[in-house]
Amino acid sequence: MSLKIYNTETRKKAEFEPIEPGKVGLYVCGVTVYDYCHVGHARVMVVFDTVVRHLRAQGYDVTYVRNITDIDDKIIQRALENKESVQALTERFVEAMHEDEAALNVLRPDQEPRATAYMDQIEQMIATLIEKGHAYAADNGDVYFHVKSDPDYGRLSGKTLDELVSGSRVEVNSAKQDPLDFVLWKASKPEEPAWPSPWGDGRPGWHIECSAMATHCLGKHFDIHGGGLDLSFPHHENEIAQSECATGEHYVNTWMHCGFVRIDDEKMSKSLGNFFTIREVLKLYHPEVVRYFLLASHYRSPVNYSEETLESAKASLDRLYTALDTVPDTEPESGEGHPDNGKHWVEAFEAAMNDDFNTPQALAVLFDLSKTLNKTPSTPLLNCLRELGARLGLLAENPQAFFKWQPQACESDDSALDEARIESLIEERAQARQNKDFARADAVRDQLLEAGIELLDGPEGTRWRRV
RNA sequence: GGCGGAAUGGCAGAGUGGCUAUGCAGCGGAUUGCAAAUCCGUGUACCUCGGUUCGACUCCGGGUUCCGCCUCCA
Repeated sequence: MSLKIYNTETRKKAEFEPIEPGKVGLYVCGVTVYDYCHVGHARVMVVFDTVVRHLRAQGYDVTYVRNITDIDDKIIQRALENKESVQALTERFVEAMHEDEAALNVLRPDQEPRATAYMDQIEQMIATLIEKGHAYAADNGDVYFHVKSDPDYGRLSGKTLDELVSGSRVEVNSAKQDPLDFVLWKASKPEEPAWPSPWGDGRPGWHIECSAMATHCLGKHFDIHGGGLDLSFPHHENEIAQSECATGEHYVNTWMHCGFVRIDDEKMSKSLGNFFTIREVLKLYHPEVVRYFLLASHYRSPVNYSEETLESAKASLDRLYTALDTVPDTEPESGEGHPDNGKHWVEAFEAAMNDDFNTPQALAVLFDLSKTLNKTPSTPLLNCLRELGARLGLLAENPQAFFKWQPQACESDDSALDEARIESLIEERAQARQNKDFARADAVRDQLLEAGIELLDGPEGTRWRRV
């Protein structure tokens, strides 16, 4: 089955054809580590994790590279504010990022190159650009890329040089030969972290690190480059310019950008200050609920973060887990299964994912499968649901554990009931029911419901879940 | 100002030139001691105005509104 991917550069979906058959080189722009990751970062992590899972399920040998920007102006400034070293700061937030993505069931990339470990490659690329007449060292010690030396500039964002020139927001910097030029190497001030270079001590500009790391890890020409939509211009545009001018080769075949997470219909971003960190959100919602929320919309569409949309994600996931709970884990085989053991759903699922990673459609297949499973419980179908869920990084929990999960904030709440207390009340109710004391039984049900516990009487006894 | 994207039922959210998306919520029924869950059935949807077409929510054009990028941002 063929995979189609929307390419930001052509603004069209196109058949994906790997450069080397069976292999995929994927580079995704990671985070600048000076603060905790927010839900917008989570989206990039989850989306590309899901992309990688699907590519691998389709048999591709994927090399997934996601960089870490561990040197830049904001990092320096934050370290200064915190009175800690740049290295201590970045280590702290790299570790936090790894915790966050592990919580979201995001598999680690194959390589996580850091800018500070690539100074040689960066320097080499800048030197090549100067040599080829695409860059110049300015009087102030900075090195700039000369945008007008690249006739192809603007290909990704669809901007022309003229449009950019007339843009009112292009900053004028006296050291630049042209206002459009962007910095490749930034001269350091006395107290700032610095690396030696032929152009003086300094640090790399933001864009060049990705060009250096991506071409080093995946080659001068690779399959897919991704990131948040806000990186398409200028970051990715500049990456293309630098890379292609330096290597003389086509840089990337397919550009993938995921849409923004919004709050109140406004982009969630650090500069607006309207962001929730992943760890804040995970105090309120089960990690799979957050992951489901991010996959319930197509990756290119905006998603609105709100209590309502997260609660809705939870309700949907409840349904899938309910279906997953139709056959007890302990039973090795049960039910007559389905004639094709789930092949029909696997095909529908893959068709959805092959259409530009249409996760909402893929989830619809899971609901369809769940309905069948609810009607005719069977172990093979249950395994199929689990397997397809796993391809989205979902349904990894034991259903009972999922239903009993409660927000961290409630754990310390005295009014919340602990599991032992719940079990004992259920036992009390069971006794009352046996004695036909339904008034008492219902009183217990109401009491538990008030505490957010819902009871489900089944053939094997009473189960409970938090609502 | 320039460029790009989007407008789908109560909410979220796919998709298609004529055929049920899906989930939640609602309504009716089955089931249940009562419930929940589950199953069956069910309703008002495709921003607006034109055009193409036997037929458009789906294609084309105008309009309106919203969002994003053009500066750091995932």
